[in-house]
Amino acid sequence: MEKLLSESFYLDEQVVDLGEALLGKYLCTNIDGCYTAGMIVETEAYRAPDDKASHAFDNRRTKRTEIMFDAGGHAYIYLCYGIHHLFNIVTGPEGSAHAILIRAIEPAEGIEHMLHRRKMSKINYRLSNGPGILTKALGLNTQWNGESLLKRKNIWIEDRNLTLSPQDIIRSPRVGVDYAEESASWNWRFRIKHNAWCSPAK
DNA sequence: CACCGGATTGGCT
DNA sequence: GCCAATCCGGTGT
Repeated sequence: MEKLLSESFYLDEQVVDLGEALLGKYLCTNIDGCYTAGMIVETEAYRAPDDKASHAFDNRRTKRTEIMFDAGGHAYIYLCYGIHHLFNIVTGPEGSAHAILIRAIEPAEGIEHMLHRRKMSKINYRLSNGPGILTKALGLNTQWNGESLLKRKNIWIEDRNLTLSPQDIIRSPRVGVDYAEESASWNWRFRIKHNAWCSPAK
């Protein structure tokens, strides 16, 4: 059974717990007439206002971070290094700026569309094992920033009744946030143990 | 309005 | 393993 995640799931204030809870869920898109889906195998939590790695640290409200202050269940997509589009899930009630970065997915459906978008001919881990390339495989870019995830329209998340136990999850520091001082050491990166589709970063 | 640097990737040495 | 690619957000003048 594929159950669409409802708003109550995203409104949870505990973004770090949600980062773990999203492992094993399915990120689905229907973009340009192409249906694609993959299992979330790696995430990172970002929590304003105390997290120095968050774009919304100290509750900075700018044009870019505004969507993070909206209610949970929206997409936050931004351009990184001028090249890559990174997809986040906004969580928490309106006014709190929490988000979860999706860092890797295991392809499940619409693999032919993913291969085409990535200009690849055969499926392997490079199809979607990083935050900047899974968005390309799924057709996501900044055009979809702010999109609601609460309907099976363009972007949504499904619970397919996969249950993970705590020992199935690896917790470690987040990637690429060395500048974030004490926040850099927090174990807010989550991966499914033994899953071959996780990102290569340390 | 100029400058700095980034929640990354892939190609080349 | 190193490093260029490529652009814009955030900050300070």
